[in-house]
Amino acid sequence: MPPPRPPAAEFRHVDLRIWRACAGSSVRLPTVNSSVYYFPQGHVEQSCGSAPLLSPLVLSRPFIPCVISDVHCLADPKTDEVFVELFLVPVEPSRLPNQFLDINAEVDDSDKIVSFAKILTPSDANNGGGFSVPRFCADSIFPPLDYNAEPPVQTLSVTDVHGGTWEFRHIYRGTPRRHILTTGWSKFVNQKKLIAGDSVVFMRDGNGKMFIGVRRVMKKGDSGGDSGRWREPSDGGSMKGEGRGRLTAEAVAEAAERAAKGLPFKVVYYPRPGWTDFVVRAEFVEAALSICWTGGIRVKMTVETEDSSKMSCFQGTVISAASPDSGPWIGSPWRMLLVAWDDSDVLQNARRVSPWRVEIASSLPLHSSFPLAKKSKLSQESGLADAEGEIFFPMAGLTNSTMRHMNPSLLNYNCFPAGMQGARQNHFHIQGSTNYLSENNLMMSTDSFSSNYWLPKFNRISTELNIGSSQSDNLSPDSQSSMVSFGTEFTENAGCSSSKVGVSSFQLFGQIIHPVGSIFGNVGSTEDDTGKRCDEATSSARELQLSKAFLCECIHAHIMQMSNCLGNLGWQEVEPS
Amino acid sequence: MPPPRPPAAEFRHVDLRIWRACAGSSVRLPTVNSSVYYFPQGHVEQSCGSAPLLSPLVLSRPFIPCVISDVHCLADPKTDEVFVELFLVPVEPSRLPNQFLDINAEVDDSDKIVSFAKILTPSDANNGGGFSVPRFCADSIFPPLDYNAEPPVQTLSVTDVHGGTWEFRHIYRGTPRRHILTTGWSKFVNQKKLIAGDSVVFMRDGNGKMFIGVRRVMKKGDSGGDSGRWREPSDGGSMKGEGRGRLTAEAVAEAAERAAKGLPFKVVYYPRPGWTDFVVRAEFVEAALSICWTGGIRVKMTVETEDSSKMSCFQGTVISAASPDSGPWIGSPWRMLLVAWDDSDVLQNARRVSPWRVEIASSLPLHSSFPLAKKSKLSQESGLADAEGEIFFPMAGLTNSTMRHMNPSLLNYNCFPAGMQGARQNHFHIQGSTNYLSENNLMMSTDSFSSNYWLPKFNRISTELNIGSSQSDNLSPDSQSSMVSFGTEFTENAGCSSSKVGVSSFQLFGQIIHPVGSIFGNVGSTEDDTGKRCDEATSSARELQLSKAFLCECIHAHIMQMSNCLGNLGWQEVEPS
DNA sequence: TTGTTGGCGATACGCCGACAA
DNA sequence: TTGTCGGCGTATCGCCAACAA
Repeated sequence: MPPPRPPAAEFRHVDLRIWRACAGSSVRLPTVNSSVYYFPQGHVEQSCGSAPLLSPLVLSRPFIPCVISDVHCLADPKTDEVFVELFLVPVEPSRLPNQFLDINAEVDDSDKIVSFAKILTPSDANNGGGFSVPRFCADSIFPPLDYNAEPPVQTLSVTDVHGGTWEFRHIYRGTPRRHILTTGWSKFVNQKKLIAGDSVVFMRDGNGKMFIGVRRVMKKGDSGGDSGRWREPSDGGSMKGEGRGRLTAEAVAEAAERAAKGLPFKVVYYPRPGWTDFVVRAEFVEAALSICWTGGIRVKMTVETEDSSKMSCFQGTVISAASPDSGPWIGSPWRMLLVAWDDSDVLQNARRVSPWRVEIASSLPLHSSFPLAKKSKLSQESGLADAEGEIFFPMAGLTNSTMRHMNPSLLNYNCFPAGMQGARQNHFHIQGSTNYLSENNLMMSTDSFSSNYWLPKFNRISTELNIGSSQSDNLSPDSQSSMVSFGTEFTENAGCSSSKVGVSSFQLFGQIIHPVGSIFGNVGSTEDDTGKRCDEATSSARELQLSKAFLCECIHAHIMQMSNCLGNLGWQEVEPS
Repeated sequence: MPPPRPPAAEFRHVDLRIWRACAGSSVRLPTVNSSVYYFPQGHVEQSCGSAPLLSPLVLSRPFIPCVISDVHCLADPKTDEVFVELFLVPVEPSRLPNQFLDINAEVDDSDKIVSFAKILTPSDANNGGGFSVPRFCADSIFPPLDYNAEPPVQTLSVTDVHGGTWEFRHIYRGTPRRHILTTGWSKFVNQKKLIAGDSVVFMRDGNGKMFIGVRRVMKKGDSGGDSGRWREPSDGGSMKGEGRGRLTAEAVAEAAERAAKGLPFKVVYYPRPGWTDFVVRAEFVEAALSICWTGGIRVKMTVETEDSSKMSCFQGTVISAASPDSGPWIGSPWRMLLVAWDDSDVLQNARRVSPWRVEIASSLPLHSSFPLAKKSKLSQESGLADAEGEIFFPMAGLTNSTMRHMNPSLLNYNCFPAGMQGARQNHFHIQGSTNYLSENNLMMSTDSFSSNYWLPKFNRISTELNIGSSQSDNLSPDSQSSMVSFGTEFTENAGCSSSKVGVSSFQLFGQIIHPVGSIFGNVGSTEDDTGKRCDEATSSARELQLSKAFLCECIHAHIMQMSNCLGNLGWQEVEPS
């Protein structure tokens, strides 16, 4: 799936202005060459059917910095829904172009599109074949009607997103007078399989040419498969696997895997009310994560009303702000905020939001939701990538100058053949007797992990430990502000040459680091810079005042995660010999 | 497109007995591991849209011996038509397994399917929603009807090829009494988009369970694209590119190219009345080509009637038997027979048939259609691959023992940089001053060809000349029985290593060789056996009594063809310098 | 201003026997 | 035996104003 692919023959490129009107005004399209973050979690949310099976590598990288290499604005040939194909190229965090060039590239094209969306009532969709035209729509979109005629009537020629034309008889009649579409309307409803709750979007360009688009309701339980209205009546056939609109679990998994491996990938995004972007402009993410999110923060969120006629603004209070500190998606900021919305009726299915979706309404903190946390000084600098590009995310509680002092060290697990040396080919015993030795003689060992794996394919793993510490506060060891990230590298050794096969990394942070700080780039260890980091390790270690108990826990957690990884990779746990 | 691919998720495997009944009893399915010949010409005939663009390599290999690696019997989800995916692996002629194991593998499965096909009349397809059931169908397929009831009526539950069930009300009424399907029938017609001329196949298995299949008429001018009945009314949209039923030109071209290169490939075959198999069992082809076809031979051909109720047998006279002796598909036996059918009304679009489609009805030759030909002794041996596997096709007029004396010689064109040495990189001047020197001092030069080509990719061509001769007849030089085949090899020389890129070969035969003899395997020259052949060339040349004029013509023709090939390959003719 | 309802005319659907090939 | 036709009862379509929210 290389990015410079032709525009997918079965789909049709849609005029960008039409596309925007159909998608709704709140949909933001990333522009080519802009920097974004890709959140595989958000991608998974939009997949239909069974949840995609993701590798540990993917689960360890909850967000991936990318550059947009191409954007295709298309329309689903079957459902008329507009969607976008985004072609992304993962980039190293340090390579993220500091570009604010087209942040306001939403300069509207010369001749505007005026549009009006209406949700179909049951009467519009089901009965008598008529469509009640809201007066505003008739006035602003339709051509002028001769109100002197009796009755005032006209025939509209409207183009759909595929270029097909539809004729609608528009009449102004009834007592009291109202605008109605009659002849032609029910044919459109039947052909497009519209049901009550769907929306139609009427559009008019500068020349008066009219267009019509469709948005479809998402009935819950129907995550997009060929069920419900798309099923051929009384035919048990499957009719699956076509170029349908929804994201298959396979497509999501493929994109996520490629992204995690750093390969160019493609995602499909259907803009829908309530569906959150999983490809977000880098500026937005970085700005949102520069805030120290804690419980009590007042936030507001603007959402488009269902008919996209106006924007609604909701306020709420952050209940908690936490990203998982173990397991899959560790350290992910995706939906890390749990918000209690003031208007408790609506938005109840949007209690978990990502921080870039909201703005701060009032920064009055009610209470800290982290009892163990000590207040550390909060210097909310913008904190983008510094000159060396080593750290690009701001760490709450750590100033940028502090960040530069975080340096990695390297250590390896004891990974040796189980039982007798060479007793069984590729049979390894991995034990948690991980030792970390530094100049200040900090030594840890975790005896809580001991497992045997049979290694079918890989025969070397090396684990890297990156340690960062704030030296500005002189805290007691047990509450030391610290950051630890691990990466485990699986190396295949077929014949004489060895090649890196995969990297699984995750990160943990000291307790007093706010969860938002757990955002951190991939460890990205290579043989080359590992050496460099080792050299720096001594000076780094000298500065460390790590909690032994904390580090042990970190390493234990990592080993447990690695255990899961190994299991997923096909290693089989065996009895210790 | 590797052959061991899973069964293409969007299609459904069909019970083999159902598949056979739907396809028609005359359709022969090759079995796994059986030997076949693949005829790209026949494949091209079934492609829709524009003719596939084929490389010279493909055009030079009109048939390719293969082994069937897998067979998928499927049904088109849209049209309900059954089709088969054949996975083929090209093999060297010498490797063609001499297997006659499953020649009668058509052992019917334990419980038979009884079926009845009827072509839909306009009344069946269009009007009033009824279907006139032929009495035989009702008696043999439908469950017994209680004729004492007034009226006799029943509801049939019928399963289509996708497993969907349909209900039909079957009533026996009218004056005179007849069987009619009423309620449910028109829904089926509309859903399946049946039109007059299509066929439905009613089937019943041993347990009385009923099935229904569909065959569709092929309106001329509509070679399968999404036109006609499949077009959505009043929607200008394209709706193309789906997993439709027909063979796209691209798919055909891909299969043909892969086949010509010796790579495993897949073909899709829709069994249709009048569509000839392009994958034919090796035994049939070889048996058919062991016959010396000439004009005047009486032949008969059995074809299934359109409703597959019975087989019709037609007789005719071979008018001529000739395969192209130059240009594309040179030496192809595909549709090499031109037949005048006695029943001149029907079969007029089947005047050209392949020899394995017919049987000889009477071998009385009326006259020879080749005035120049001398009668050579016709030893119609079976002539399959001999021990060395060098020649696998019988040559009429050449006994097998004769064939072994045909040995190749090698010669190269003068192929040198045009103008000054190194004047332009990759700029070659190919001139027709081809010299052939042998022990009997036969020397030819053709001055009729002189062309300059700019060579964008390849930088070496070598041409091989294979000469075969019958030494049994002592004929004058001008009518010498002889066979000449050329092969030109394009070699890419990127950096230090060179690799063969493509082989274009064709064959010409002496005039008195009957055209059927022009069937010959690919030259298949490699560096290794070229040397070996050179060694044998002297003894071979000693035996030759070639017509100089004939050989000149052969070489001239080859150079002209190579000129075309070079043009197709992207060489550009330039002015001679 | 606009969603829903029921009336009601027009059309198309679909079952039927008559008739003929 | 079976293809086609016209009859005709019925279901649905689709346009409409009345009425209500």
